Amino acid sequence: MSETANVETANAGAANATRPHTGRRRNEAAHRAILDAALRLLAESDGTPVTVDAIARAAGVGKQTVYRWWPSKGAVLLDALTDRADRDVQGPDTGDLRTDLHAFITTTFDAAQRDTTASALRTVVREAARDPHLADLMRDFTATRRAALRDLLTKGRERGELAGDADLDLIADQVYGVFWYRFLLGHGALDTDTAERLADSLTRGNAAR
Amino acid sequence: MSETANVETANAGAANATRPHTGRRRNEAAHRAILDAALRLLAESDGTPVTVDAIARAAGVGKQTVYRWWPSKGAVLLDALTDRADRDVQGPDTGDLRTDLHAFITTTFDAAQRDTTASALRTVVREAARDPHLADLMRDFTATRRAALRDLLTKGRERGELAGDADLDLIADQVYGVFWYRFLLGHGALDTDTAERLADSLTRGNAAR
DNA sequence: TGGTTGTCGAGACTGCTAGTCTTGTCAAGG
DNA sequence: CCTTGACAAGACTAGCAGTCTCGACAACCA
Repeated sequence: MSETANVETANAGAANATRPHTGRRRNEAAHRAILDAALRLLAESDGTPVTVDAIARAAGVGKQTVYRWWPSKGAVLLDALTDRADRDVQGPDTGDLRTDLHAFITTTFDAAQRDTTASALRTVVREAARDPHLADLMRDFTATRRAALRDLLTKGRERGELAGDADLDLIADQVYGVFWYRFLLGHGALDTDTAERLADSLTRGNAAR
Repeated sequence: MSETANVETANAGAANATRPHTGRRRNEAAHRAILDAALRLLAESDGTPVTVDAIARAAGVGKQTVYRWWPSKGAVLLDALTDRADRDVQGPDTGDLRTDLHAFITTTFDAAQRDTTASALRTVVREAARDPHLADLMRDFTATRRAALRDLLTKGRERGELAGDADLDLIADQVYGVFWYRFLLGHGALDTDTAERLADSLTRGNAAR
């Protein structure tokens, strides 16, 4: 039963044209209520794991309805999170790598620290540590953003702002490594200042000689 | 009942001198058997969480005995791990920052990837994501190694190999950020080559101008 | 020697959660 | 009106952390 994967087909009868649909239609309102409730609980979570029962109750919905739309708790949580996250991960492109990098890093830092997002993101990561399926979804999610950063770096290298043999993957990993490390441990700031120093250090450290 | 915290006092009667000891003594063999069993299960774990029941059974020990020595499952796992980990985290000191940094990073990478350690470490991190107490223990554990790295950087800065206003914490976070990021996601290598590039990039990126 | 104390292995038990199954209801069609 | 399938509610299963109980036994003391 993988019909839960493409939620979009449920909004209209379009995809059902092949077979004369029978039975009651899925309730889109329930779908939204679950997503909203999940996001709210994620945001309010004080570290306590968010339970499916709690989500269903908060959404005024039966637990089975949750599992009718998503295959696992993790899928619900990630969907709730990405539902709100802007999909536009277009990196800036001013023609100056240091500037673009600074802008990109700042955007990343800020996005993760928006009030509701931060707690939710932490909770999802915690869940992903136990749920391989959710971990996969997380990897997909982050890969998109990672690709945008790679683009930025590639363009910079083509302009000669980075050494021809610069290890772009390692640079990207330093950015995301610092981000996740500080985000999860919370021992260091993720502010514009840090972003600037990081962009500066990476640009200078990998410049053409 | 926090007597389980200082396990060391149980190895001899020394600490018991203050009070005329009564009752049967704790069995050090059981202690070791638990640690060994935990480490074995951690190493063999294919991602499945290691249960206390399994540890106790593998050690031929009652579950209560486990909880007599350690306050939580996480504590057992971390103890099993650090028991084997070398405590000597003395950074090298050749007088050249780039060289020292490379050596330090390589050592870190290698230590984490020793056969039994890698799987065990990953499992402990997974558990730490849910268990705040274990997360604390992990922080303590990593702080020691982090301090050694800070030392290295401070010495380098004093020698003028880094800019006076270089952000040493950020540099340390770049090292450990990349390490954990790649270690946990497994998408990139943690080899000597990477260590060299990283050391080089960090040294050049934060050199005095 | 016999009493006291505290550990031992074994395993029952509680409490919590993910995920499934059941039941009775209701809406959308044929 | 009858079939189909979503719906809310909630019982149920299975797995695990951590606690509690039990009878056995070891170390020490009087």
